[in-house]
Amino acid sequence: MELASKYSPAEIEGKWYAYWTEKGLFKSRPDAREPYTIVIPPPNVTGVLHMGHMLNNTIQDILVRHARMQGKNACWVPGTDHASIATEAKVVNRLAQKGISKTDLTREEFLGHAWDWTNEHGGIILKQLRKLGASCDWDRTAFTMDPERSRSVIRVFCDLYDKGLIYRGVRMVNWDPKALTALSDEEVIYKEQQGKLYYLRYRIEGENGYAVVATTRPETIMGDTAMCINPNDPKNQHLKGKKVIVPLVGRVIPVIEDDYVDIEFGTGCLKVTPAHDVNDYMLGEKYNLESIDIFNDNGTISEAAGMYVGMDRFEVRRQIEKDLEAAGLLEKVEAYTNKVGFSERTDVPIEPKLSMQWFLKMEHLAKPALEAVMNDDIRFYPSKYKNTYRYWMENIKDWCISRQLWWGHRIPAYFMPKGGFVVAEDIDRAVEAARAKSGDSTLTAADLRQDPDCLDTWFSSWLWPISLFDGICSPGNPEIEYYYPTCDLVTGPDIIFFWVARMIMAGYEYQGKMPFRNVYFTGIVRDKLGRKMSKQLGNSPDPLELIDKYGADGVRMGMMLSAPAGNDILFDDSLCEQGRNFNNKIWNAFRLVKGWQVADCEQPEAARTAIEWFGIKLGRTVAEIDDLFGKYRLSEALMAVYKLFWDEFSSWYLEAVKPAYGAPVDRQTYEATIGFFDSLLRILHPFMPFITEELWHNIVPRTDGESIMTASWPAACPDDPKGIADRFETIKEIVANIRNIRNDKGLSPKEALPVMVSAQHRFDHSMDSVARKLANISELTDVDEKPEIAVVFMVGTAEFHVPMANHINVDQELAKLEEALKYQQGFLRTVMAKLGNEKFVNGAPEKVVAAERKKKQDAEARISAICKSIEALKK
RNA sequence: GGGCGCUUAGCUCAGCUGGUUUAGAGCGUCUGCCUUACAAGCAGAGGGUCGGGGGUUCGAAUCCCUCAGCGCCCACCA
Repeated sequence: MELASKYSPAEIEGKWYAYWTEKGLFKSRPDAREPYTIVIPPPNVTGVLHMGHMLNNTIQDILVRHARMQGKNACWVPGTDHASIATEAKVVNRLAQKGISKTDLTREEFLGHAWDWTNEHGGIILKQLRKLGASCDWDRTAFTMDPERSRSVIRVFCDLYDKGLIYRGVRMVNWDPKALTALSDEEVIYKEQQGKLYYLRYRIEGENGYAVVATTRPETIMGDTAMCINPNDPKNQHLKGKKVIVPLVGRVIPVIEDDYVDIEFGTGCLKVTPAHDVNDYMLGEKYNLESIDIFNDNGTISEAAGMYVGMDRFEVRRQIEKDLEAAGLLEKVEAYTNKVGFSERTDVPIEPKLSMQWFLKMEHLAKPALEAVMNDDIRFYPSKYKNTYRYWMENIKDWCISRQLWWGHRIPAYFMPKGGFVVAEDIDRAVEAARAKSGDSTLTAADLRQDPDCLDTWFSSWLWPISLFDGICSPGNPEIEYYYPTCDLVTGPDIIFFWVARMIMAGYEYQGKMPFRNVYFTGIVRDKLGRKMSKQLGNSPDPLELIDKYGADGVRMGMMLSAPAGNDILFDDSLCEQGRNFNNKIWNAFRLVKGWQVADCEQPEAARTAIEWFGIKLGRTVAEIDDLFGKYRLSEALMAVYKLFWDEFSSWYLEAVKPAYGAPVDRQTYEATIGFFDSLLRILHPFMPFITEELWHNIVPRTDGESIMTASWPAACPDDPKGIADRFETIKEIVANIRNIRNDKGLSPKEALPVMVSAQHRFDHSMDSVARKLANISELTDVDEKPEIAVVFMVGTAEFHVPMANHINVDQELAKLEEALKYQQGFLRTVMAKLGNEKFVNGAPEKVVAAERKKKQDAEARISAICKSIEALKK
């Protein structure tokens, strides 16, 4: 078969992906082998593939393919997340485009639209992953809201409720006025804002004076129910026991005292609005203050405020500033920078709001989860995230798990007609429980009203490693027993609290075991200028276009080349280009070998030597790669493979064994080379699955269903008892020197050169044969006593002469030698300085001193050789 | 306000339980080559004294202190 000189991935990739799936090669069932499990971080069901997914899934696929070749039963479970708030927002937007408002619809109608959307877009991202080569067991594809996962979520909710860990109550929560739902603390992003600090005058009741309060939120004065001072504040002693009048509002409120108030800030007077600030809420609780909720859910002013009703919160801020000014109640306004919480999803400022929500107590869950990471039962790569994790876990707060959304798992709580509620897995059980609780045996399902709220998305994803194997509803089943705990989790550090920490908690709570042994935190993919990729900037390449342009293997390599764990990666197309070029290199090396004529002729010594050397090099590199895999240093592992293939195999090995043009290659060399190629393809396969499968099938015909995917990972062998690797390195150095001389003198590589070597160099015939071939040396002889005019170079302590009277420029050669001499002398000085230091000789380990002595000897030998050459040239 | 991390060739990064010739890799750069596997290539070359300063040590990119810059995480200063 004739192969084109350029590798074209498109067709090949489609062909092999179809083959892999048709032959069921990604499938996994429990068996006697060691399991290797990865659960995918489920992407948003309606999302499209972005560069972050590309990085993340490339890494997972590399790990899975590597494990599979090591003979493990590899199982990579794919799936998607319903992403409650994000998806609901998308559906709302889509309906808005059609002129439909969510409030126009019933819950059922709205969910109908949401499912339509899900069914329409749900498969897209998973299809895109196939283009990347992802070897997921697609039969296992799950969705966080499919029946099995839903059952798990509801059962866990009920269980936690029964255990007393879930409670319902009115608390200060983060309210998103755009999405109209409560959020967890983790969904709030604090951003620095240029704002103003308003100094408001609160008239003191029965006096003429004012107490001045500094606030960033003057629009909340309608909710003020106290003013607070620090009892130890000398400035404000006169306010103790007084009452003040809220400006514009006219309400009389007490001055309370609490050392929470910072004397240094503003005037030392704090307005207290228990309904709209977490600290004020705390003060309100403590001093039993009234709480006036002045906002509607959408951020407009409510009836309760009594003024500005219906206006937007930010509009009111502007208006109130004017009104205060007009009333002479605004002392001053200063520019002020503070941090404001924004909704992670809708990017609008969060409103702290008192509301009835469901919460999960976390302290009990956190304990084993913290220990597991701190004592390395679960390992984090890179380990620096242990700190982040620990701090969060040690300061964990209750998790607000209810959302005022429709798209998600509905809370299984049912309210009874005469008050109170029951929590039950389904309506029948709810009826039963309600009858028992109320004592009313006539209650029916129709009497019960289910809580309208949904659960936070993460309340389903935290069960993912368990629910994928149905470990919640069918505990101890063969799947969960076999695949759990999973092995590696690959995800971004941005969801360490959202997801990673909570999965660990759920793991211990529901399986009594860690959910995964290792967590590989990827970096964030940025553009080459270091900017985060975003739609607004338009700096994110389309992954599918990249694959079209460079091939999936090329893009995978591009992703991996600069992706050390935990470090952000600065992505640039040129990295994929490097990947593509590497594919082409592999392709062409293969073309070369397959193009050889094989004959039963004698094996050249150079080929025999090169084979022996490369065998050792290969075994050692596999050992190195294994070590790097163990440390999750995948980009370094890839670089090791890259250099092995390109530098060692292509540039040295193949050049050393390559027959002259038109000449055949002997069978032994051919077979050894093919064997090496086979091994190289295996090592490359986790990184570049497509091209390796293609070439592997071209090496020899394979049986139907056979795949490099399930071929064995080459054995590591770090041993080199004969020191062959080092000897070969010496040869490389000699060859490079001679090539360099050719370059300098403008000599053709075709012109064979005689080379002479000083007596110290012990001939190593097998190695010399390689040097002769690669440097095109006509004869390699001992140097004469009186060397002719020659270019001189040194390798180690041996001196080489390449006689070339015609080309030589004595002055130039002398200058070069002088420079070399200077370097060696300088080097010798540093060595001598150490050896001349008694403290060094006495203090340093014997080994180190001996090494320095050796350096001294070598340097002296080299200096003397250089001097001799200089003299010879001068003659 | 706390905590963590980073600063090594033009770029991206290794090295950092102190001592493998006066620091490595990939890419880029420069020079010469269309040498019949590959110009998506081949052969070579140049390039940093390891952010600044101080200290410990016989010896520091590697340990300590300090200054500067950058990044991330957490936090209720209105």
